[in-house]
Amino acid sequence: MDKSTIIDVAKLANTSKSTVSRYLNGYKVKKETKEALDRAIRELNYHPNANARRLVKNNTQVIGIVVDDIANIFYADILRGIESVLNSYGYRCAYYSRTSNYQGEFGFMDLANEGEVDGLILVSFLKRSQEMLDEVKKLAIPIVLIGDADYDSGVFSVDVNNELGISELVHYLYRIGHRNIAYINGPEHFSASYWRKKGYENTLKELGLSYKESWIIDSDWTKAGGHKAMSELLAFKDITAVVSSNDEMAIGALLYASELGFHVPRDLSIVGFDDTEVSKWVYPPLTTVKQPLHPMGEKAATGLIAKLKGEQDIQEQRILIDPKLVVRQSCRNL
Amino acid sequence: MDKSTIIDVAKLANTSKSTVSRYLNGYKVKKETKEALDRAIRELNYHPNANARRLVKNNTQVIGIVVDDIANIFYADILRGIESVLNSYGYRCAYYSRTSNYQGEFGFMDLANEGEVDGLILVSFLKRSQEMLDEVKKLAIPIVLIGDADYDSGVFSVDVNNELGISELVHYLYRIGHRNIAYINGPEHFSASYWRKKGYENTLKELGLSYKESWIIDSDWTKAGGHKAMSELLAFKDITAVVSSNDEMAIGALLYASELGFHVPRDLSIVGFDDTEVSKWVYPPLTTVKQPLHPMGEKAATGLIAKLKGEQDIQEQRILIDPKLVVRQSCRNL
DNA sequence: ATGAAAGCGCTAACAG
DNA sequence: CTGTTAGCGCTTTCAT
Repeated sequence: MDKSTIIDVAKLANTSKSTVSRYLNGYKVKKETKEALDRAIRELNYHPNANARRLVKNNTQVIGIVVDDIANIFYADILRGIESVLNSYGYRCAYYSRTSNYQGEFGFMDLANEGEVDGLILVSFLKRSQEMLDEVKKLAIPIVLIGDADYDSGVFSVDVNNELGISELVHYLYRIGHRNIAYINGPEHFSASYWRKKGYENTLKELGLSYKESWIIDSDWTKAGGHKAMSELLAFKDITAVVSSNDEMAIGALLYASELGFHVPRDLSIVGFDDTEVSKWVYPPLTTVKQPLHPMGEKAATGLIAKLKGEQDIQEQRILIDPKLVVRQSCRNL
Repeated sequence: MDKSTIIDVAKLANTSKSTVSRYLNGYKVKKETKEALDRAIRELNYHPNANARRLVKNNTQVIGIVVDDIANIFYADILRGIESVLNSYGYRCAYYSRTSNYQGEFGFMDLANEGEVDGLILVSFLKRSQEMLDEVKKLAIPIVLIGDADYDSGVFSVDVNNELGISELVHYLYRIGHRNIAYINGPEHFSASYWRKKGYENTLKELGLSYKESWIIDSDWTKAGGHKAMSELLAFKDITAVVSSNDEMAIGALLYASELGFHVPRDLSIVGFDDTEVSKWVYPPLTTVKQPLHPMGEKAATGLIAKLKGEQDIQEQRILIDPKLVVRQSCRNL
């Protein structure tokens, strides 16, 4: 049995395909035709062909969400934020994983140019090249970015205010008496690493604290990395607190300190960044900074909707959302 | 500037749209036409319209992967397994989240019926209703399932052998001298809960161990749940080991025991299931069972490819892959 | 190697 | 409220 079309339905219901089409799209038809149509549709097990409809309407009602690695979504709540607003406007979300895309950084371009989606949200926390940003501006459909465009990119983007987050952490440590504060840095190819480190350095200066290059350890976001970083930091006896630029490394650091018999926070204070789920389960529960993930997703989606509607006043702006300090028990009041 | 079509390209290159189409699809054209075509395509910034092509070719070269919740992917490596084989056959993957789908359990049906994808992989560890399974069999395109179809469903499905996994855990505990073994159960609406519990009960009987209803605590997969379950279990003084049906709850249990001053594994042995990343980072590192996630994804994708090719010998079978015991330090040799 | 023409399944004027 | 008609942008015979 071949798939049935709108014409088959029309014939069986003794009417024309225009009427079928109208009925399917919510227009009024005479009661008898409606009944005949319903019967025909059921009998033929008819389903409209999305590709034909998309061709003529020149839209799809689906938004593409491109993520770095579908199997490694750190910031899941961003996606929930996106879905919640996009769905409320009648759009569906289709997710695509960049890792799978042999074409590299530009692999999603086809999606945008070939009419597979009506709009695109690119979610990535890797640094974006200016070259790629330029390409984005040329695309045929509206696009917004989540994860910072380091530059004044001219593309609508939203991110957490990384610099502010670290700054609050350092201020907090300062308030409770810490003066010698070390830092564990994230990998260079992440935009967040740049801004968080900047937050650390600037806040130190602002507070008039001594600034030592050797107290900054470059690492890789992982527990293993934080573990190792801490082993280097423990050589410096005057350090009383460590700011880790994410929770994972903070936990690795915590673990290393414990293994060596140091008690956190008695002997050493440690803070992280992200407020991941585990951060409240480690011992001691980690003081950190909560990323506004859901709002980030919402803001991005809202911006995209505005573009889709062709609103003129939606500028290509860079939106930074403030994170929130979460005080738990990994710091000692000196 | 309107989007250019294949006709614009043809005109500019002084040829016909058939020739453009052929060229785009890899057929040979005269050298001069090729050059003219390349020039025209670049000049017009031409991109083929995927919807038009899909309409006439009646396929899309994309496979839909439907997951329960895109923002909560426990079993990420399954997706990597899927992508690796699907990509090698020239298919792209598009992911859809069922949570977002107000239409509930049947929300993905449109994808299958309206020609948006060529095939579907449904990834879910929730119990599936027979009703839904029946619907699946009627769909217009090939479908495979990941996560068990409890019944003899008549649909190609792959899952880990949950029963065997728990059985190996219990056997291991038995070998190192444990006789009084409690169990923390997962929530009822997950297929895995049923099979794992069955593995616990059957292995106990098989080994001639005493079986007590009160040593089985129903919980919810979460750390908090495991935490609470352990608080109930600690009332039974003769228990020497606890099998948790997943790692999360095992870690919650571990934490509770520690908080009460019990030392694991000296005072109590605990094992989990999954081999999640954290399980090797908790103290003590958790003995558990490793799910063959990547292979599960590969098997499912391979099955789908076979169906897509119309291979007759690909039966609608239920494939169960064996998990692997991972011994770490959360158990004491009695 | 190329062009003409038909058609994929649907929507949207237009005329009634 | 309904039918007729003309496309949407592309692929694919069938000729040449």
